[in-house]
Amino acid sequence: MKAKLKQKPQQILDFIKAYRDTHDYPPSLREIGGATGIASTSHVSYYLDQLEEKGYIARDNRISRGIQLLGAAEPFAHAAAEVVSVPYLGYIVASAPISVEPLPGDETVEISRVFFGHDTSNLFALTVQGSSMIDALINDGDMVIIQQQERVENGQMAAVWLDDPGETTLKKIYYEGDQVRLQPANPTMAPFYEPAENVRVQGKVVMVIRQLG
Amino acid sequence: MKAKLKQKPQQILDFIKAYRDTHDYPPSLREIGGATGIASTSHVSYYLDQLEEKGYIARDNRISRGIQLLGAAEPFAHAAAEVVSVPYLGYIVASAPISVEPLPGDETVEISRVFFGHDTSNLFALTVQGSSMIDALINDGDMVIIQQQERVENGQMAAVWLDDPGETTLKKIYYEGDQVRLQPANPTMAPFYEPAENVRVQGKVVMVIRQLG
DNA sequence: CTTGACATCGAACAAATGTTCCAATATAAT
DNA sequence: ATTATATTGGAACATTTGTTCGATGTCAAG
Repeated sequence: MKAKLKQKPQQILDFIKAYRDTHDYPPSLREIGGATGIASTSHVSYYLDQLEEKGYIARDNRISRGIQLLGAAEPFAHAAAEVVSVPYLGYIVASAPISVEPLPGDETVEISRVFFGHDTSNLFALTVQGSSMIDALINDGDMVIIQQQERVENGQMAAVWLDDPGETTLKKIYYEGDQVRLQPANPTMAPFYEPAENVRVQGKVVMVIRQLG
Repeated sequence: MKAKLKQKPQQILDFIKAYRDTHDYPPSLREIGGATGIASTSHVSYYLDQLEEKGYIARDNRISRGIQLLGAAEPFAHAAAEVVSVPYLGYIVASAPISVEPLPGDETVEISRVFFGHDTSNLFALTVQGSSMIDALINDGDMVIIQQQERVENGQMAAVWLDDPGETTLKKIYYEGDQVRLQPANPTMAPFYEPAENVRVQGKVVMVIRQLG
């Protein structure tokens, strides 16, 4: 013998998980042994008991394949909590304000929670129509996730309605006195200024999703 | 005898589900029989074969408790089908080829399947570092989902490694004879040409995700 | 060097588990 | 009715599977 892996129990645990994922039922002692290089079933049993001691698994003694994975196991319980459902509300176009009436059909988009902070309320998804927001690095067909709010912090990308030209646009917002600086996301483009009362913030852009191919 | 439930198979299926929920592993033939009032194991086996015929379960013959629930069974199967787990592999930078070695820690990103077509294999997620891909409407910090493949169709956005300048870039690819036209996604920018042997396609860009705010 | 805890095998065994074959009834089809 | 098909039992049997017990080999602490 030369293997002295102190991580044997871990290896066994991993194998049980993998086996369960593919087979839908737990492995037998001999299968575990075969996969982890353990020749004796008693030896496997020995490790299994340890794993049970430490709370990783539960053994239903006396019956075959009576192994339950505990705690850190279940894959889906995890994933379910990791996803946010965002209602999809149709299009955002330069020529009209955003409409926040839900579409008939109750469409939603699932997005990994890792992308968001704590606040996942008032989110909605829109598809950008037209390439008028290319200066925000956003193109026709892109999907934007917006958090509805009427005031954003300096430097945040927002969906705003400009009364004067009468259009919706996506820009970084900086309040500077009674003026608002609208800064394109594309750093090669120059900002411009609008009187504050002309700028109606529709919401904060929290994500842009572009599908290709 | 009085029970004439034609729904025996259904009953058995239900029991298997319930048993799996509580025990985490499938029941034995005798347990099924006991719970559903079937006296003979061969009889249970008989029904199990039927259920397999109809695609409700899969049997791993010869081994104990070798029953898998299929299709309409699994409660999570649904949720799982709606989300694709994409492994996250770190950064994509202009100055180096993409590395596809998984990160230690096995991080993944969950993305709604509605965004993808049928083929969700060979996907991986990368974070863009630097603003050198701004002409592809992709900025520093954006996440790109790439499908690994060495050949893309004309017009598709791909991650390519250019031997000559020695850099990774994201461009729309058009094969034109022994030349490749590399077209920036930003329609205001001009394309350029490279000899085909200088262009190494790393994968197809299927999605871009930008987090803001 | 000895000792003891830990790791590892092996073989014998009993229990559990699925299969096969045969028989007896129902049920439906003709 | 009669025959064919589906339903249900039973018991014998071969495997699979987990357990028990004894025997080594390792390696660090005393």
